Amino acid sequence: MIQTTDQQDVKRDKILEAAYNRFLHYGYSKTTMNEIAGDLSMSKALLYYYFPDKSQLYISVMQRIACEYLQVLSAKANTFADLKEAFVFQINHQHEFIVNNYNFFDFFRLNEQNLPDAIWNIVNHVHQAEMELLVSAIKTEAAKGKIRPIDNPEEIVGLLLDALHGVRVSATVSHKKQIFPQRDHLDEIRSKRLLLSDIFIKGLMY
Amino acid sequence: MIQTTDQQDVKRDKILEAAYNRFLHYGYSKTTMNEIAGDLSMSKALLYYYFPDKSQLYISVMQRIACEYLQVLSAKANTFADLKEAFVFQINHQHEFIVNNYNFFDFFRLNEQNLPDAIWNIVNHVHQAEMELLVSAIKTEAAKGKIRPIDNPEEIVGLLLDALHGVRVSATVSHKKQIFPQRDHLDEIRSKRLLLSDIFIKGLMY
DNA sequence: ATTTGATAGTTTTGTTAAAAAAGTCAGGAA
DNA sequence: TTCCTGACTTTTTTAACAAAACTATCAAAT
Repeated sequence: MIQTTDQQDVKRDKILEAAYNRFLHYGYSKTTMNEIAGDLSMSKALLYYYFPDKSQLYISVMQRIACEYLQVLSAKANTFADLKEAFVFQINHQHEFIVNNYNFFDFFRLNEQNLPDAIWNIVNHVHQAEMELLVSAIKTEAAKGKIRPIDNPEEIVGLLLDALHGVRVSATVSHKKQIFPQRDHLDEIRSKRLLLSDIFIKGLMY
Repeated sequence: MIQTTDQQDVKRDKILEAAYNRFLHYGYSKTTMNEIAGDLSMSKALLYYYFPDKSQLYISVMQRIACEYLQVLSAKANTFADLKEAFVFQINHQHEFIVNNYNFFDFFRLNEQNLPDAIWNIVNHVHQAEMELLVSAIKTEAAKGKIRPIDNPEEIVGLLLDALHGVRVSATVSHKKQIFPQRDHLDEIRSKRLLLSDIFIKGLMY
């Protein structure tokens, strides 16, 4: 008899959700497989029945939330009145995503040097989707004649995303820069980014 | 009798130079006080006669090269034909500085989290000098009517510097991002920054 | 096909001793 | 008195290793 994959998937999902909550609250390294299993009142061994190992479990959770992120992205694609609206959306969407999952990403801070390829694939995938969204918005704007024609939209969008990425808080007094932005500062960063994208857009006009 | 401070300063300078060379070639942690003393054919104890400790020695070297950096900066101030020239100068000057002293800054990579206050003071000082240079250039350009009036030039320049700071190499394939830019990539970063400043300037126009 | 207790294997953590480097000092030379 | 050194002490790094914590496996039960 063919297995009832539905049942299996339901349990898989439950595991993913429990794992997500643990990772979100305590971070990757402070979460043990025993604890996740405990939350679900199941044995640790069962986790290994559904997932090959801990990092794969993390990656699967990551894929899930990245997938949701991408869905919102593609739902919004090509619905923008103008370029600015697209940039604002991108900045806000990403901002919200990072704020909501802040602790989840401690895995990144931990392994900053060499993240697994699977993680990079997800990151690249998301990055590319954002690129496409904005490139499309730029092309539309150029077609409308509201900005000057751009022969390499990908490069331009990549440049903006890099630039936005560099916007950090530099509190005038305490200049103790951390690699990762502090939670408190995320809102300040967001408004700076909005300002930057504003200037950037003007810079693309005639 | 009043001491011949000249003599003292000469020796102090020799120490600074020897230390600089060691730090530059081998980095802070792989340089020992014995080695620096050895290079100068003097005893290690003498180093401690001139400098209270190793980190102070490093900081003093840092101050020296920062001072040279600042001198070039102030020599160039207000000599620019237009805003673009100022931005290009800032980008190139900083680029050259980082390329030339790349290994020297491994101290930064090492202690990334909590650098001594004295280091931050230098960094802030340099940063402020760059800000002033560019703010002045912006004001001049605005006075000439070539860009629209800016009521908060400091904020705008800070934003650009942050944005430039964020421009990193994202090689399409191998996305192994390092915290610190690779040497090989510095030139690519430089040209991206020039492009960004170009767009940015246009974004400040009417 | 699922599930688990028991267990094997691996990584992290903590301890300690040796080695290396930082830092000090009494005293000598200029 | 200023400059300098060899010998010394203190602190930090390194290496080795045992204990603990955790990941991962597996035979057996449901």
